[in-house]
Amino acid sequence: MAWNEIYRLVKRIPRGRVTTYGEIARALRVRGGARVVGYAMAGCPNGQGIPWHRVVGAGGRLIIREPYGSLQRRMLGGEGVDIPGTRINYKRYGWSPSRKAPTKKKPRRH
DNA sequence: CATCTGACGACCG
DNA sequence: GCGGTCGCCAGAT
Repeated sequence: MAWNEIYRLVKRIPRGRVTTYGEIARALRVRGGARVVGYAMAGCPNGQGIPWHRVVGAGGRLIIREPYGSLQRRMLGGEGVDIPGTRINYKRYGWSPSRKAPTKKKPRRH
């Protein structure tokens, strides 16, 4: 499991929606689960258009600490995501990958 | 090699 | 709903 796959999936998150570390871990079958996904996000390169702020904890909880925590809030708010407290309405803004990471392989045409 | 830590998550009291 | 514990794995020391 390369972190590249994780970043690629994160890039597919629609604007104004969010997903969780766990969802990503399950969709990509990441060994180590959500923890490693979070680890990957923590080291995600900047300036590559990776919407890391759209990745939240299970149930839509905001878990990133300062200084990125407030930044994430601001970014999501700018996309129209309402954040009452320390939590996002995941039922409303949640987005499920529901598909594995786009493989570079040629699509098998049967 | 031993330990600790962390942008997680499920459980439990 | 909140805080503590444990399992998980990759890096750092």
